[in-house]
Amino acid sequence: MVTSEQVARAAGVSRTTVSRVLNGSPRISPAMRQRVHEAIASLGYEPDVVAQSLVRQRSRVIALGLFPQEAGLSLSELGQTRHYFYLDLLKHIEQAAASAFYDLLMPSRPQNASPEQYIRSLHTRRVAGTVMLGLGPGDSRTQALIQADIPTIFIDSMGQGKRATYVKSDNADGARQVVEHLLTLGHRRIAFIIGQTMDLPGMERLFGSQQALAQAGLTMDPTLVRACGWDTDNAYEAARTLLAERRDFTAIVAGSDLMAVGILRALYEHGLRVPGDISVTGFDDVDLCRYTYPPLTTVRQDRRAMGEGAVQRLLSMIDDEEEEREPSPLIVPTSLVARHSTGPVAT
Amino acid sequence: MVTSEQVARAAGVSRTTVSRVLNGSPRISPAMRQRVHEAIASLGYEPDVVAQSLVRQRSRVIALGLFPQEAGLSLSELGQTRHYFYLDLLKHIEQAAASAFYDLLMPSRPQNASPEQYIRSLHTRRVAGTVMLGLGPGDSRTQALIQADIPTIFIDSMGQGKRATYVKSDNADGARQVVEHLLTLGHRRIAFIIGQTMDLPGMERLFGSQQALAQAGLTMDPTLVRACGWDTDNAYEAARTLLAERRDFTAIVAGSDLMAVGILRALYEHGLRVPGDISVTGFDDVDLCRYTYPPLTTVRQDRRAMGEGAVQRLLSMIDDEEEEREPSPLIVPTSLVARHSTGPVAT
DNA sequence: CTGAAAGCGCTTACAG
DNA sequence: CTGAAAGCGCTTACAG
Repeated sequence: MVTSEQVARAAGVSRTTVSRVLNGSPRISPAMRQRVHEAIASLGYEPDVVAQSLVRQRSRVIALGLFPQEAGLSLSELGQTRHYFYLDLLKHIEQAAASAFYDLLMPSRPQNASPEQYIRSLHTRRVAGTVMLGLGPGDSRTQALIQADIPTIFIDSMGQGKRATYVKSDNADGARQVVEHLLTLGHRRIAFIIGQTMDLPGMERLFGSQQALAQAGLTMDPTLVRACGWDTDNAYEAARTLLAERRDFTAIVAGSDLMAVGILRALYEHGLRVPGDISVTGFDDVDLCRYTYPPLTTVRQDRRAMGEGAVQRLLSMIDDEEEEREPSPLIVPTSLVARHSTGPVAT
Repeated sequence: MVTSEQVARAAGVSRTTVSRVLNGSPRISPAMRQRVHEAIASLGYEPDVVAQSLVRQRSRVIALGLFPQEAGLSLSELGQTRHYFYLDLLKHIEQAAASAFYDLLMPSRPQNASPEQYIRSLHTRRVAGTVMLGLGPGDSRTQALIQADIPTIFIDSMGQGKRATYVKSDNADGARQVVEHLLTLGHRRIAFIIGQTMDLPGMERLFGSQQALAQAGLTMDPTLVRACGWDTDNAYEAARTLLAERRDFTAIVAGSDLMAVGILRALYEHGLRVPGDISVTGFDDVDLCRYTYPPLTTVRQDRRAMGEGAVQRLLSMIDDEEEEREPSPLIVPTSLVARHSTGPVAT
């Protein structure tokens, strides 16, 4: 490894000057700057980020924290069907972070770490900030991060502090749109197979659905609402159970696209046609929607706006040492994408 | 942040002793050890990993490098359907790394970085080693990593050196199994819609298929082989084209499960039944296979063995300073999983 | 505009 | 078995 010492020697200056040139200090003569840049180029020098992190007391790294704490690992969760959407979101987070020259880190956290240990592990790595994806409502890391004053963006869970805020889709409005779509098609008895009501997206989507029904003078039939968990097979099982019990509904609203995949399968096994017999809707608009039978009507979440907005807010919290004003949350609009899994109610 | 200085003061010893206790040095009296541990616990001390990295000249971080260089970003690629399998593999890599207290890093690499820049960026971050997933055969990073002597595991591409080796499935044998399965069911005219022949998995799978056909006294009809790329919609388009041209085949072997999803869709749109009219097979055995119509016959890749084997090999390269013997590649066995997308050839 | 010196928080020969 | 001192590769007041 080439060090700044060697560059200094080659350019006939001090390490101080090399450092100043690198960090764009204004008080450097053009000639000097030129000389140093030449030495850097010819030696192929690149500053040691570890040493920089030590002296600056901060590394150019953003830690990722994913999903309920109990799950333990982070990436390991992404393979589950329920998280395909988050994967897509992560892509935009990475792109935005890379543009600002930040690395993304998946810290190897001990299995049953306490909130204090978690914070310490972030401090010890000198991370600049964190992005927390899909934490549960009672996750102990939320308060710990806020109190520790570590710049943090929560995605799909709430959290607000001097250096923390959150980003989410307008879930309620998305659910409202999809239910109105079904109402327009003449559906009146609608079943809801949803993920969970205790987390933010689940709760908001259910709320939006209720609103849409209410505006049409309808009420939600609690016996047609099944909160089963977010995975494909959770939804598959829930749909099977529902179908075994009754058939007095003409549409199923799923909590997510991947849940809809499981529901479509259950309907198929029961010999029901979509949308001929039953209409089905998803939520998220993942790529796969175009390849289901039939292509899925769903609600699009704008991952780009979410990911870029999250990183932009995070970076400004990191750079904003004065912490004058509290950051504000970002609510991203959603939009209905009508494909072929919904149709007029059977006459 | 609590420092080792404070711990030393609290325990009435030197920083040297604190460091020795932490690193399990043998020449420390039990009483001393005890005293230091108490101070550590009561102060909630955790060593600064950045400072450790600087002095040890190596951080406890494994860098991830994913997919062809041109793609640029790493996570961003995982959202594409063709990489769902790798995501699942990554989960086991993360788990194995975490057990050894290594973090995973996605370095923010400049867009068109040269191999030299890439190596420098790893050196500057003092990464302990790298795991490279699915590099193309001509990827310039391969030779650069080998020559730079950075401990590296290539997954699904080849690369061998004093501190580098590779891990892959026995793709050829998997392909052989699936083709033999079709032959047993009476299929003789089989189409192949595959990803690419230039990368390792694509090449090996095609080779295995040819072998199986040859053993049955058959030859592969080149006009029935379509190398279209690894994504779901690539396969969908290739299947549509093929079906528009001809129907003189009774089975389609797909390069991956997600490709099979696209093929199933094309067959459905052409009014063909699976497996009644045409049998279809996948490769990988991702979760989704159980939810296709019909559930997909495929070849299982053992991601756990691949992921754990990769990390275990990497760690031993990292720890093995003497570099006596070259590491050896790991070839993981594959197995046929017969579901319902294959059946006897129509009579 | 430039440099000598101190310091970030650790580890590790070198002495004792 | 224990500690004082040097050093990892940077940055940044402090002087000039």
